[in-house]
Parts: sequence; C-alpha cells; structure tokens
Amino acid sequence: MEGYQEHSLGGRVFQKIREDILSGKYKENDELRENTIGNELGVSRTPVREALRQLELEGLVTIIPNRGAYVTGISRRDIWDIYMIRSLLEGLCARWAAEHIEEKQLYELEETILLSEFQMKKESGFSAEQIAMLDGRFHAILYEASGSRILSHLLKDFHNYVQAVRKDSVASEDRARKSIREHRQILRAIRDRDEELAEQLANEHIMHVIQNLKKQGYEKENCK
Amino acid sequence: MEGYQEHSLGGRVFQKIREDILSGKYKENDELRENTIGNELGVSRTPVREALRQLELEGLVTIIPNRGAYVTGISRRDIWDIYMIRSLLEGLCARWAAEHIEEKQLYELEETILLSEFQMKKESGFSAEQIAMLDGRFHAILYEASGSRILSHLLKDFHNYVQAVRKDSVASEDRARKSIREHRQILRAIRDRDEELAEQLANEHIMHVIQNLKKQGYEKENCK
DNA sequence: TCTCGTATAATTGTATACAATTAGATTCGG
DNA sequence: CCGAATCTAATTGTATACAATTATACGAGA
Repeated sequence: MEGYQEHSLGGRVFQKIREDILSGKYKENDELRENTIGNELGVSRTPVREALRQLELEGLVTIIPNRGAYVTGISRRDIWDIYMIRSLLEGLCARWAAEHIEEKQLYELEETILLSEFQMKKESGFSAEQIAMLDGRFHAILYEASGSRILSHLLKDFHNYVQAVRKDSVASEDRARKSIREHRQILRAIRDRDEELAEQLANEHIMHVIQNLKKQGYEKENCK
Repeated sequence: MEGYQEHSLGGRVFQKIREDILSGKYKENDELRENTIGNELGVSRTPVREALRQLELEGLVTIIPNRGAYVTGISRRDIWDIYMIRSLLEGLCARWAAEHIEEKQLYELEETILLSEFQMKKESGFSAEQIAMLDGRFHAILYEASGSRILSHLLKDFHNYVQAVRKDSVASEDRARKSIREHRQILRAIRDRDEELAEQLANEHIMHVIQNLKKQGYEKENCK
C-alpha cells in the first residue's frame, strides 16, 4: 500500500519474524530476545523492538513487561475460528463487491480464474504454490472490489494469518478443482449483480475449505 | 491481559495517540511528528515511534517512509462498515457463547443488565457514560464467553474503534431502553442454550444500532 | 541438603547520538 | 521576474549508550 513495510528495516524484520512464527520456525512460548534476533538479521535492537510491538498487536506475540516477548502461536482452534469468521466476512465482501465492482476488476477476476484453470491442466502436474497464489489474488481483488477499507484490511490480515494452511488446503487436486469452480460461480453472481447469491456462494466457498481442513485434522475439538 | 499497555511508556503513548485520533484532537491528514509528540508527553522519540508503528497496523495512521506519519482517521463510511461487520460477528459470538458460557459469566451478564436497568430508573436522569460503560461490559463478557481468542480480540478492537460513536448511540433514552431489553433477550437465549436464537438476536441488536446511527446522520451514502 | 539472601549477569526500557533522506530557502543564471 | 540548482534546516531511520528491572549463580546458615 504505502511501501513502508518493504522499504524500512523495521518493516522487513516484522515480516521476517511473522513468517518465522507462521512457518513454525519459532514455536509456541519460544522467547524472542531482541539482541539474538537483531544479530541474526544483522540489525540493532531498535527495529526488532518495533517489530515485536507490532506483532503483539497482531496477537502473534505476547510481551511481558521487563521480561520479554514470547511466541503466542496459533492453535488449530484459532485456525478453525478464523475460517468460521472468514466465511461470514467473505460473504459480506462478495455482497458488497456485487454492489461496487468495476469492469476492470471483473476482468482481473476472470483472468485469475483462467490462469488457475490453465495451471490445473498442465500435464506435468499443478503447482500448489501457484494455485495458492492465484487463490490469494482472486480473493484480494474481491477485497478491493468491496470498496470497504475496513473489511479489506481485515480480510487481508486473516489471509496472512492462515498463509501456511492455505497451501495445504489446495494441495489436494480435488479441492483445488472445486475451489476454482466455486470462484467461477462467485464471479458470475457478482457480474450479474446478484448480491444475495454472491454472499451465499462465498460463504459456502469458505465452509468447503473448512470441511477440507477437517479431513486434514484441523477439527474444532482438536484444540488445546 | 498482559499489562504491557498500561505499564510501559510506549504502551501509554500508543493509547494516548489513539484516543486523540478517535476523539478528533488529531484530524485526518494531520502530520504526527515524533519529536513534537514526544515533547508534549515528556518522553523521547523511541516510545513514540513504537506507538506510531502500532497505530499504522491498526489502520489509524499512515506512514510514508522518510516522510512521516499521518492520521488516517475513520470516515462515516468506516463506522458504518464496522457496525455491519460487527453485526455478523456479534451474532457468531452469541452463538458460540451459547455453547461455551459458564455459570459465573451468566451471572455477570445478569448483573450488568440489572445495573443498567437501575441506571435507567434514576430520577435524576441516566448517565450516558455509565450506560455506555455497562453496554461495553455486557459485550465484553460475551466476547470472553465465546471461548474464542481470535473473535474476542477482533471484537474488542472494533469496540475501541467506535468508542466515540457508542456514547452518541445510547444518548437517546429510547434507544438505551430498547438496547437493555435486547440484552436481556440475548441473555435468555444464551441461558437456554438456543444458539440459533442467540445469534439472530445479537445480529439484530447491532442492526438496530445501525438504524439508530442512520438517524444521526451516519448514512452509508455519507461517505467521502 | 535445603533454603534464603546477596551479588552478578543478562535483558529490557528509554534516551540520545549519528546517518540518511527530504523539504524548504536562497542564490544564481536566464 | 521566473526557474533551476544548491545549500541548509528539519525530520526520519538506525545504532548505541545508559538506566532499570529481572533472572541466575553462588555461598552462608540452619
């Protein structure tokens, strides 16, 4: 958006630590020492501190005054919750997109779906990375199209949060195909300006992901 | 939760600036200079920087690298969006609370309602401050009762965001009375473990607030 | 051997110093 | 008088220094 996160040291450190938490390099309750991380990344404590404070706000890190910063981590229960919440919000997003979307964005959505379909047709097998990326792009366009700064911001955050899980989700070829078909249906509803249908389809789209998650052991009960 | 926000300088500066933005002391596009704010609060730039970085993450401040921090502000459209989102999420929250709530929390909810009713009966007229506070408490208990760290965190954030507006909302005696009646209905549904009804009532509860907002000029169209 | 207390080391909290970048003023040329 | 280049001041970005707090290790006494 404004380039800060890529430009400044603090921003890069923030992204790096977040990635390391979400990817599992730092595990739950790990202590994050400012000096240690600073040395690893070749920067001073200052940008690291800024990053840790931001991560606390995101809920990935817990700071105890005069003690240190500890990884909060995200449990399977958290993942489950996020998807339940996302289901509602993606529905609302699709509804608003049906109201506000512009021709250019409709075209971009179409393009993303075509690229996804192309990826699935490759003889050499599809790349889960690519599919995850395109899935991300599809939803990102939708977020913009909603015309709501707040909703867009929120859904982007969640998107980052479950980054690691999303890749697992589309790793199954069956799920990937269905997902793309659902994207197409959602696009059609939005193009037809059918708010009701768009909301319902987007809703179900995420619910399907949840059902898929279930198969992979992310059950609701599986929380600690 | 962890005491950092109250304890450390950075945390207090963060809260102070946020308050000043939400209360309107700092207006949209105002430049927030680190030194200026630091001098005003009698602290150095370091905690101010931390606070500004956090506020950027919350969407209240926009940072342009090597240029400065500017107030993003929240438009009426933003407020509207937040309440629309809250409507869905409070519904989900009530549903989950109906599943997980404990006796102690049921009692706390009851107590909060009783205090609200008492406040409305005062001959000297009710205090909007107090009613807003009790309204906040009621919802806060519900957030905890949902048993979802994620959802709770999210709704608390929104709650802070619209702090200023909430007071306006219950300033009308008519709305305040209806609001408390709705709280009572929600509590009953949760106590009966009627998830469906609880969700629906909580949903409508926030929608009623939106309708009330409308009367006060927070129309959806009123966005810039 | 266990416990309590003290001393020392390590870590965070805050302030300051220096570097880098940007905005604004001033001057010079046209 | 206007515009461009350059210099200066102001502001941010980062690193370091110092203060305060906390954790750890060690030793004395029961």
